[in-house]
Amino acid sequence: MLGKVLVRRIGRKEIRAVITETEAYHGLKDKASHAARGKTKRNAPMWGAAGHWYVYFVYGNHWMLNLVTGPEEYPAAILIRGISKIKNQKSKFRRSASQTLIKNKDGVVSGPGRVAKFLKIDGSLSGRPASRKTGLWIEDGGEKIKPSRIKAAARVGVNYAGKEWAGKKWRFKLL
DNA sequence: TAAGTGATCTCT
DNA sequence: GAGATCACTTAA
Repeated sequence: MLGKVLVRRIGRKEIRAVITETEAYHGLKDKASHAARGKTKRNAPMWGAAGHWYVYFVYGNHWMLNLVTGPEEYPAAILIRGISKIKNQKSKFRRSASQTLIKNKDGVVSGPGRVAKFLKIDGSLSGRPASRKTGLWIEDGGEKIKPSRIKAAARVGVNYAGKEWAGKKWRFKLL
């Protein structure tokens, strides 16, 4: 997902942003994953088909945006932790040709709570497919990402999961 | 480093 | 219905 373009449609407006940071939550055994404590109404989308959103609310403040991955009935999802804005192209340009990354500091949205807030995402998207129809989807950025540009680190805020799972370097950042 | 914040889940 | 928990952010 790193380097892909996340697109959010709000009314007539489309916001485009490159995904720059993610975290993986993988299977029932991953103690840091919501799935480890069994299927509930909230986390049910994790067991669903890949390509659907899983959105939930934490700490009384923040919506977290995840994309469900993996086969059906296997709970896995990717948390989107950071994006970098792209200038909106004029409609006369072709989408693929006119995207330019905003490289200055203002173009960076860092932290999953901020990402959701910036894109005006809430729980109503949870369980819905990533598609133009739902107003939130992913497009190919047209850029090949070399593995050397990806930095792996331990996931954030999951110390409760114990050393084995909190220590997994499943946080990925595009450099 | 700590507090705020409220949905969700577990236990009565 | 009460109590605990929490994939975070912000201000000190």
